Amino acid sequence: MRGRLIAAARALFVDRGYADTGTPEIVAAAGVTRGALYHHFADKQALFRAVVETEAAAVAAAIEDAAAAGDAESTNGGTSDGIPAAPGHGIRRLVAGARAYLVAMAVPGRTRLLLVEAPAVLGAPEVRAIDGGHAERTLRAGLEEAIAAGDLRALPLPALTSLLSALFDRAALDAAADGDAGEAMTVIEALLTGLAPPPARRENG
Amino acid sequence: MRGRLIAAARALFVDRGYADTGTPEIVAAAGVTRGALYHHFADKQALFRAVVETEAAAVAAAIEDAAAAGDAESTNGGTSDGIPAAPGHGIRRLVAGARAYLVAMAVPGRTRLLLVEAPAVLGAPEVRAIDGGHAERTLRAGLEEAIAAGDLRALPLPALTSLLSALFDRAALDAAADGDAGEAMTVIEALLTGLAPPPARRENG
DNA sequence: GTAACAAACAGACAGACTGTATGCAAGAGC
DNA sequence: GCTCTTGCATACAGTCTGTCTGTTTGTTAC
Repeated sequence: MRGRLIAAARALFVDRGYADTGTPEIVAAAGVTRGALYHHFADKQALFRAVVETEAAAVAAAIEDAAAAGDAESTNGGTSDGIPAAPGHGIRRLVAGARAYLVAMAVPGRTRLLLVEAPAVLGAPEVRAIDGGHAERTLRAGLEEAIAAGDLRALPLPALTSLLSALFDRAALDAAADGDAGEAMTVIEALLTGLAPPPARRENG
Repeated sequence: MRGRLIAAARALFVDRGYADTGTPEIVAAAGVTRGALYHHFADKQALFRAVVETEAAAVAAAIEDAAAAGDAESTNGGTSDGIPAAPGHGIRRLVAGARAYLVAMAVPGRTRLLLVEAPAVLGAPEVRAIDGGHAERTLRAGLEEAIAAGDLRALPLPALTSLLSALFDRAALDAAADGDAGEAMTVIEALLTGLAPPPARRENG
């Protein structure tokens, strides 16, 4: 029952957005009455939060699966050119993580729910809390590791994490709109490899 | 009168968001009745759009002013270290543009209106249309120029523009939350300078 | 077996808000 | 002086949200 309400609400929120979806519409789609909705959820926002939680959990699961699979066959990163040496291992892992994120976010409606509606309806802090900081922690850990390994220039970690996560979010949004994440991945790879530390301290430019 | 409504609405939209601000509240703050509101604006969304248009115009004006001032005294970019040579001129201009954007977006409430509420209420395409594509065109022109001058690696321009603009938006959001854009600018500079083309084609890694 | 109780749901209700339609006053044009 | 338009105030209808009350079902105690 809760599940049916969440599924019906998800479809409508994706289609028309939170504000333009009324509870009568949701319960009609789920085949119940408003009484049932307000029995299971405190209010309309709580229902939306449940939808977002479900969606965020699905993203986290997909990314962990991809990470596990990636670790298993880490010989071939999947980069278009097979050159294994150029970027550091840490950066290669970051690029793979970005790719996994884009794949996970390619599920229809996911970008609208998680990246457009949720921050506006619940506020960015609560959205982060729902995710349990999972995405942010994962990215930050990857960055920290890469910096420690000398693959990445030392930069303020909070700002770097936030800005790169915004980068990935926009890439997911663009991919959802264009139906293609190829160019976005090209740019992401270039940006990340560009963050490698300069080969040596050069006196004059 | 239109102006008073827009000003009152701006304050309330910034404080409580679009959805949680009723038209009765807005007209009470402006000292008029709802009749006046619906005489000047088709609906609540149209009022919000007017607020966003005003705000976007202010941002565009601030950036153009900064660009003019920057061109005038282009000898000192304002970077913390005075070294003028290292990054190409195109990249220096991009960094200066990013800084100007962050300064312009530092006006209280501006990030919430333009970066949080507007995309959710009006949709990202309409927000771009309101701006007249100004921000996007400016950034894209700067990137194109830098690439043409050989200061920047050749990358797919649409994706690069979109991702970098997301980067700047998040930086503005973080700066509004933290009250400090220093770390964000450090990361932005590192990312942009990292996009410089590799010094020479190296045969073996 | 039944009586008490809790949980899941259905329906009715009050309050609030949005958008529209109508009414009224003041100035412009002739 | 009359009309017509513009600017605004008021009244109204429709819809939504959240709450409250009632009904049904299942479970536990005796």
